[in-house]
Amino acid sequence: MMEEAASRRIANMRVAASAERAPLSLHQRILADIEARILSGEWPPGYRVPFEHELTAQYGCSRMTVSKVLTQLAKAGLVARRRKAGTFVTRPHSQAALLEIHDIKAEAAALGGPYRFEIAGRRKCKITRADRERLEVPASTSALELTCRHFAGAQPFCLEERLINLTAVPEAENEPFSELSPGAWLVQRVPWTAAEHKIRATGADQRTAAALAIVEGSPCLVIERRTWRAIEPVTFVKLTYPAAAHELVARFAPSQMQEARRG
Amino acid sequence: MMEEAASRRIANMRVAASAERAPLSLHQRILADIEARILSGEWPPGYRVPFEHELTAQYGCSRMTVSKVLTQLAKAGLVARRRKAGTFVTRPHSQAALLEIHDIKAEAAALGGPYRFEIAGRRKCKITRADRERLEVPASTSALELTCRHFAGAQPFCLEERLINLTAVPEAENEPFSELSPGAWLVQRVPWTAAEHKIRATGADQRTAAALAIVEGSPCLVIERRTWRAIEPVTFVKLTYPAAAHELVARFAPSQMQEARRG
DNA sequence: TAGTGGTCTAGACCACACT
DNA sequence: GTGTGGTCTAGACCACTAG
Repeated sequence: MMEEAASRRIANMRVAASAERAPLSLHQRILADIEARILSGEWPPGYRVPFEHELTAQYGCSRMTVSKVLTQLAKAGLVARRRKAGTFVTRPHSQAALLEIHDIKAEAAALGGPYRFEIAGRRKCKITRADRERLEVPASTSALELTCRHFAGAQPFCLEERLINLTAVPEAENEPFSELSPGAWLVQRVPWTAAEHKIRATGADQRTAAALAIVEGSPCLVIERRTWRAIEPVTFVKLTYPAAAHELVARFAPSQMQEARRG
Repeated sequence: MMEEAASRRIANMRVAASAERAPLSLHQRILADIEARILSGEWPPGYRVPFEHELTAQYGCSRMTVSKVLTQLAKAGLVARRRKAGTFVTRPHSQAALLEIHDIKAEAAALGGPYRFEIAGRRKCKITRADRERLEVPASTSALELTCRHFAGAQPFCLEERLINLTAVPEAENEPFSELSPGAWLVQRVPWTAAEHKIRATGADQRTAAALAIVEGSPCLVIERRTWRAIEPVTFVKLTYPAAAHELVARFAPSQMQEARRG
């Protein structure tokens, strides 16, 4: 029957590299397949995903099954669905996170001053042993090390120290970061699939105090973020804010009750 | 037909108080109904939710529809499903959050000392105008104001200042908080459905420095959390940690890709 | 107007876990 | 064994909207 054809077809698909032994259900395999196409860039932002009836034919399954998959992808923010028009791969999203990736420019506006940033340091380097706890890549991988100061008016309000994995984002090497700050540039270019934040308070050390024009030892909020695309590390960034300059807000339900309510 | 009976039945259900005009779909109305039963305590933790075929009969709909609802509730963590046994309301969960509600006791263990806490202040009060930005309830609502210090060994590592809405949690008034700290007691007792965190760095003021046995002005991490059950505010808490004592970690995908992958 | 996604049905088969 | 949830099918009707 059709199911056998579908089984063979999907068995041949490049499914997630994770060598799990758990047999995935049909919609999980289809989900993994479409997700891989999107994350790999084979279906870039704006690409029109095949219609439900086309996927039904391609995977040899019923419409309910592909509908379930596309609905989940839409909830996850990877695609947007519009009646009569179709389903489209979305642009990389910074807004979908519960603890959002912050828009530093908007923050500066909130602080009152006109925003600007400056690249204070830049060098290409090989990942050393010490770096590896920040960016989990093999030693001697090429990386770009950036230091950037963000200003609201004349006052620096954020010090950004960043490491970009040049294996994952080779085009960063020749990017001048003149128009967009490194964070904004990456967000527009690289779809990330996982992030880890560490947040703590600290007293400014001498170098940080100098960069932020504050007194040494004064309280700062430090956000360290590691970002992955699929299983590949993309970037590590340490953002240091003087205590007065920044506040994080996160609002959420215990799990996905909001999203469940939408669906 | 059956659909008409179902429509009438569900139209008469106490659906969420939100007077939205958007017509909810069938599974959304059923979801809201079951969620309300759980959150109200009508179906307490451990309660066995009716089997799918029973809900099918009660709501006059197909099994696919109730299955979708129960699957969503399971993803949200409100129920757990076991083959052959049935579907059961879960205990209030602290672990499901992406930015989890912290287990202060476990933190103390990590810092090396034996954990203890002490209630340093307690009074029943009426909500004043100033309180209302912390706990969004009508003025003159009764609340319990608690101050609590958490110790790792001899060293205080967290100052907790809390306001509990006694309308939402009347049994808090006579709770001595001798065994469980206020946070642990609330987590075990009250299923929360939404929380808002504000996180910032600050210098310790005189009172805080005294309570934490640190130098005035030294950096601290401050977490303010407001918690709701459905639309009712439950508690406000301000947690102040000396910079060295605490670090927040949050790891997540841009939206619900992990959960989508599970489903 | 025509075609898309959104929803729902009434079946079915299966794996699993409780008895 | 037996009944539960987990999954899938092959239809159907509807609302919305792009062309």
